[in-house]
Amino acid sequence: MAAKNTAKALKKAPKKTAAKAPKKTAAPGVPHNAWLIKSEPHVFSIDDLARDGKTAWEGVRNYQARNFMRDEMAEGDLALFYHSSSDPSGVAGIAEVASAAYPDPSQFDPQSDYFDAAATPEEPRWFLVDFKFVERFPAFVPLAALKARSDLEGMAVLQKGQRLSIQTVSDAHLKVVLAMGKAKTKLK
DNA sequence: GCCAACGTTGGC
DNA sequence: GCCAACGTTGGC
Repeated sequence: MAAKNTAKALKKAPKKTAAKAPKKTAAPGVPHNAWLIKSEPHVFSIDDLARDGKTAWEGVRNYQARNFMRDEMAEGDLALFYHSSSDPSGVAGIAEVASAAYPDPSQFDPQSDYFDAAATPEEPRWFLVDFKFVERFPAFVPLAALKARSDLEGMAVLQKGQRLSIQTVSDAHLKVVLAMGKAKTKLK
């Protein structure tokens, strides 16, 4: 299984106190049903997802991103598939949440870059969902094109210093990006 | 390759 | 519990 995130595995077992209570990042009661997921295309691209059909989104080692997958994603949610650290970076297509959240198996694998010595099957630390391929955009949407749109103002991926590998996307912004990519996918 | 931004670690 | 040091992300 290809790793989706290039963050190095935790080198040491973090102290127990390092596992802080998850902070709520979304407004309570407001469902987020659209997402943006980042992947470096040389590691795992939209074409890799097209080839595999479905994949486990392994290797996320950020609590906020984990919480999105564990607590807020639902099967059927759409996600913009974003190619990061690329030339150019931008949105390459659409994926869909294809499972409930479950423990990321790579955290238990000492051979994996994503091994976490502090995680146990009884007390997993990292969760993931499966994503399935929906479509590759007929027109790749570069970051610069997103930035040029006033109707995408406030979109998380455009915020300075935004590094989170999983982000929420409003329906309005999703609609705009789908149109920019000439997507066949329509909002339900 | 640079470096700003940010999350995590660990000394105190 | 503070906060400096460190490591990573990711655009440029």
